[in-house]
Amino acid sequence: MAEDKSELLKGTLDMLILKVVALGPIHGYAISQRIQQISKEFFQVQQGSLYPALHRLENRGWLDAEWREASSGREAKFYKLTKKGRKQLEAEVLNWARLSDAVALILRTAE
Amino acid sequence: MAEDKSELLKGTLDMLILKVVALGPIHGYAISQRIQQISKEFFQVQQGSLYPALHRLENRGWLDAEWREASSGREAKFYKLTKKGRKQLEAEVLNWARLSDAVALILRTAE
DNA sequence: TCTTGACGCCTAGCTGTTCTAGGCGTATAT
DNA sequence: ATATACGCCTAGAACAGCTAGGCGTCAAGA
Repeated sequence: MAEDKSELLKGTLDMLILKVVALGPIHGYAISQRIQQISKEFFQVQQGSLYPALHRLENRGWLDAEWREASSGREAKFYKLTKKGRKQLEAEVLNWARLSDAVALILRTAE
Repeated sequence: MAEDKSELLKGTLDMLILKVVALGPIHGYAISQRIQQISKEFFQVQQGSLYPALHRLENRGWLDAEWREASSGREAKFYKLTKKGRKQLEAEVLNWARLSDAVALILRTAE
C-alpha cells in the first residue's frame, strides 16, 4: 500500500540515459533495455518516461537524433551525445557523487 | 543557465528527515539546519520543502508532533518517529542502497 | 527608536519529472 | 488469427520541490 515501485528514478534518468548513449549511438527502445540490463533489472524505464526524456535531452542540445536502420532491420531513431551532452554528463556525474556522499554522511550519523 | 541548484533533494528529503528525527525529538526549523550541517552545507532544505514534507510524513503516520518549548525558550513543534516511521526509514535506506548501487553499476560501465 | 535579522511556523501556486494508459505500425511465431 | 516483440509516440494525472510570499517574537545595532 505504500510500497511504491514508482519514482524509482528519482531524477537520475537523464544522467542514466546520457551515460548509456555515451557508450555509443543507440536507439530509444534499446536504451531502456540497456539500463534495465546493466542495473540488473533494478531500473525499469517506462516508455512514458523514456521518450519524453529523450525529447527533453534533445531539445536541450545534449543529444542528437538520426533515423537509421536498427539491427532488426527496422528504422529506429538513434541518439548520440553532443559536446554539450558530454559536459552535461560530466556535471551530472559529479553532482551525483556529491549528492550520494552527502546522503551517506547523514545516513551514517549515529546519535 | 542550466546549472540548477534546484532539485538537489531528488526524492531523498523524506528519508533525510526521518533519519534526523530518528536521532531524537527535534523541531522543524532545527531539522533543516541539522541536515545542512551534517551534509556540510550540501543540502539546503528550503522551508517551502520542509514544512509540507513534515506534514506529509505526519499524515502518513511516520512522525508524531507535539508542541514544546525549544531551547530558545519559544514554542516549537517537536517531531518524533513512530514505529511505522522507523520501518519506513529502514525501507527507504535499503531502497537507497539498492538505487545507488544500480546507478553505480551504470556509471561504471565502460564501453 | 527603528529596523534588521534570526528564530519558528505556515501556505499558494508554479514547474518539472514520472507514471499510467492509451495509440500506431510492422514483423514473426503460434 | 492472434499474440508478442519491436519501435515510436502522447495526454493527463500525481506528486515533489521551489519561489515567494505571510505571520509573530525577540535581540542587536544604527
